[in-house]
Amino acid sequence: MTDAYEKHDRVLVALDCIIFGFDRQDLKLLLIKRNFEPEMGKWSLMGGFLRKDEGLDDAASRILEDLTGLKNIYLEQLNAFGAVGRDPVDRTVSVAYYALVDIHKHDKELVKKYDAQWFSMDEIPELIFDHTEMVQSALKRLRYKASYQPVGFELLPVKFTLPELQQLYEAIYDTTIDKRNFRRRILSMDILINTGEKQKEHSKKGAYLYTFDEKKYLEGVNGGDNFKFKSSIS
Amino acid sequence: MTDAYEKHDRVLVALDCIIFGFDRQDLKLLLIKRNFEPEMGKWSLMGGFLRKDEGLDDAASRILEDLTGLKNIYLEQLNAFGAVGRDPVDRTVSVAYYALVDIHKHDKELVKKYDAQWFSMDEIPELIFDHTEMVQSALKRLRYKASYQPVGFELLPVKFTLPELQQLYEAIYDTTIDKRNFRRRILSMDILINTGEKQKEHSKKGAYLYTFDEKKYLEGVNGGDNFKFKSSIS
DNA sequence: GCAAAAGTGTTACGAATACACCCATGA
DNA sequence: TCATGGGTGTATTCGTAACACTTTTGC
Repeated sequence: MTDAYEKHDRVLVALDCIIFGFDRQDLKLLLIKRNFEPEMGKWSLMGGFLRKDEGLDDAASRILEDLTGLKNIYLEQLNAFGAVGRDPVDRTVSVAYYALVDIHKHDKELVKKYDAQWFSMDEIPELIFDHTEMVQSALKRLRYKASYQPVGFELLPVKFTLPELQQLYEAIYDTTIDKRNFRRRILSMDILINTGEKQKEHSKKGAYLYTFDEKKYLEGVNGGDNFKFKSSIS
Repeated sequence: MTDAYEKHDRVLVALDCIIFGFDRQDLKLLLIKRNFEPEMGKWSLMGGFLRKDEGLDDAASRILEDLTGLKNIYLEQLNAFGAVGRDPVDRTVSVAYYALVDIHKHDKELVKKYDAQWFSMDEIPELIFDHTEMVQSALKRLRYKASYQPVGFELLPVKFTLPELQQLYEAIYDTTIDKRNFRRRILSMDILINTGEKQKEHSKKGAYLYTFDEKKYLEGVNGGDNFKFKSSIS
């Protein structure tokens, strides 16, 4: 430990983004078709390399923006992946981030340029390197996050119906939820505002459009981080 | 993205270990006194640099062993820390790991060699760089982990009493727990075996010594990772 | 016999689940 | 008028939290 820093190995640090979206039906992932070797033509997460003069979070934002054209997106670090052979070309450590985006807002030209495509979670193709593991980890984290914080704000358009919000949660957890219980729980959180308008595209009766009460929503997001000792130790 | 890898920046990847121990009273952290610049003489987490030919987890184990002499210790990655100026000497990305060790088992010679010392959580000194942030993050993670998995096995000696185990949880959560509720919950997990022996050092009546039922303990550790949608969204 | 820590059960409250019918409307 | 999806309430179960006294034994 008395070595000068100069003696130590330097490695490439990559960033990979697991980009989640929701099309009012399925939870989806944005993947790109790799246009360079190795593994050219295979599907991959959007990634890039860390530059010396930028922080990890900044680099992840940059890479996300490169593909989607979107700024100020919800982005959270997952983990570093650093097995020796994970990238066959060179020793790289990859830091994975997951992003929640409104699927309708991304820049379709950029996505085309990268040969990118949205995939439903149950149709994810084989991915390069350890990207499948990263996706699994991201889904787990998203489920965890959604279990103690509201997540709709990032994934839904400004106005949405309760059946749509329920569909989002059902997609995240790949399950079905009782309508009455869902509505009671969501509404009791007191973060939704009924706009009074109705969405009539999907039903004859029409469903009320809601928006998030941004202030209360953020309180919910910022709190809820304290774990107590409870018997859910299991 | 069509660049050859060669064009990209290479950076130092460091590893820092947040080492938790428990002395039957307080939750403690093992820190070293830095014997090189910058910040020589200040307290720091045990750290080191990633070598090209080893994985991240391996590097963290190596660094942990360097300080404690211990192998096969519970070690889990927290996060990568990568703000630009976090190490004033050079651009480094640090991957933080936290470890749970039996405080009585470490190699005291090694610890002396590194000028290391155990600190109670409420007496942690000022740390270099972003190490304080890493410690906070580790404590949060430990609390989270302990909320859905048993953690005593890694932090306690083979035989321990229920009051000691309770003291451990109270230390982790910095709170008090009702004795009757605690015992009921822990015992209902069905992972403890009463050895029949009594510990008489701390009381006249004596408390039963328990051991973990390793098989059932590991089932508990490996499960409990599925998050459901519940109203704890808050 | 008394101080000190170990050990033991019951009640009450709140959250989660299960469950079935009416409503509004366009075709 | 009927098919479709939207909207609503109640009863039960289960987990969590609150709470006080008895037991053992070394001094």
